Amino acid sequence: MSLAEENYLKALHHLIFETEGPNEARTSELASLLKIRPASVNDMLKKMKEKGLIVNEKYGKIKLTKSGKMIAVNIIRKHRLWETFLYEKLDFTWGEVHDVAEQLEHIKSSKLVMKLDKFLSYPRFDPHGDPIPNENGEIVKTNRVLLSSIEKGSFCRVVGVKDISSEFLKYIDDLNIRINSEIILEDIQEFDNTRLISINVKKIRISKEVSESIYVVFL
Amino acid sequence: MSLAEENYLKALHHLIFETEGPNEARTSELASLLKIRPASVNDMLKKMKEKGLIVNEKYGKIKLTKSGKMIAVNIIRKHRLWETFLYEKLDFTWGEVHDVAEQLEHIKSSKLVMKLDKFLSYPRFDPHGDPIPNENGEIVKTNRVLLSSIEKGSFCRVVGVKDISSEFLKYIDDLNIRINSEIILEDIQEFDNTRLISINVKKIRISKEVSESIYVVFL
DNA sequence: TAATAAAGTTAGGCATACCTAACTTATTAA
DNA sequence: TTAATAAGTTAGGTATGCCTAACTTTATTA
Repeated sequence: MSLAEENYLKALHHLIFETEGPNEARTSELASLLKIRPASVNDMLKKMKEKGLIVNEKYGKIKLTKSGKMIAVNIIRKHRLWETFLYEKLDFTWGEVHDVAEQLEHIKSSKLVMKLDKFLSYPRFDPHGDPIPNENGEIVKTNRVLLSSIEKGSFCRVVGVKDISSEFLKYIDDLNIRINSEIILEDIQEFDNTRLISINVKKIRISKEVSESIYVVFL
Repeated sequence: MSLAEENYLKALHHLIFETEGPNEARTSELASLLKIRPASVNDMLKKMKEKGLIVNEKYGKIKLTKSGKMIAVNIIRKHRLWETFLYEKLDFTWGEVHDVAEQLEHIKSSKLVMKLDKFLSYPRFDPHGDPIPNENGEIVKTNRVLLSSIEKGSFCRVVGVKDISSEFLKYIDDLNIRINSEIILEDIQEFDNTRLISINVKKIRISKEVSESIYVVFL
């Protein structure tokens, strides 16, 4: 399995299973996600089809086969374990972990994954609140919802973020919004959809956009 | 810097600085170390020459430039830090660390190296007893010698091995020879050059070959 | 010192994973 | 329902990093 193929599989998994909307991927979506040209995607899809990693019909949508999905989930598992390691053990910040984990996820050693998992005490979520697939590729379903979707008066806890860009993470970190922060939604301003929230006794106002990128669970 | 180039630099550093004999490398040595054909080595040397990483004259020996050496030493530093991590934190055995570190050494993140070094409490030697270059690329000189070179009656401590193949490491592990084992050289058999050594109160006999692959310091 | 062997180089090829440009199919809007 | 636009495909090309085969230079030794 080449590095390029692994990145295609991960991108496909993201498009198919981790986004709202139709559970399928298309050439152009893949091209824009991987920042390459659709023609290049085509080349690779042909090879991956021959290897039995994907299924697609000419001009049609792209699906992962069982074996393709397994490999994709395994890479996601490694990515999230490494993120956890960087955050928990090496004191990386929320925003710094992603790019390095992007490299570490391609290290090939099943023993390493096993030992790392143990060393981290079998974590179930990464620092962004995303679930870590288990050894069999199973991903726990969470009941998390977007902060933007909850009603006035709700009491909830931050469990993750949707946007993992380091700018966004730095921004909410500056607002003192962290994993496990407890929040009361005090008010929603109808005019511009800003939210007034209580966090650590203080009240702050956040934009609709921020509330749409933070996952919470009800308390 | 590509993965292939990094491996060439590391191999060159090994041939030039980590072996006895002339401090130079030749096309065929590099080819056999990297398990590729001399013709391929030639292609790459041409590119590395243009990048200012090496110096060599047609049909002549190969040298590293200052910049080439710096990069090589940095890769060695990463390799040995990762080996230490795998051994100390993830409970890998002596023999298992090398192959995985061979992959991890190519991860690009200076912050990661810094943090890993700190996490490991700034180790000065890896699990095989090889010195870990510091941030400035300086490698401490040790006064270690081969077990084969010491005289009858000497009292010494194992500080490293010369052969890091997993078979050899497993073999001496089975003989209870470990890092920090203390040894008295009781006798050298003139007929076949086997050594009788005391280790952990017990006396065992080891071959000339084994004694030539173990580093010790005098006590 | 001349013949032989070993080491190094050059030329031409191949697979991977990208690219552009031209073309085909599918979708949408007039 | 056809014309325009968007999406997808094909053909041919490039850089990287390997290869084999043929050739040249250097080293060995008879």
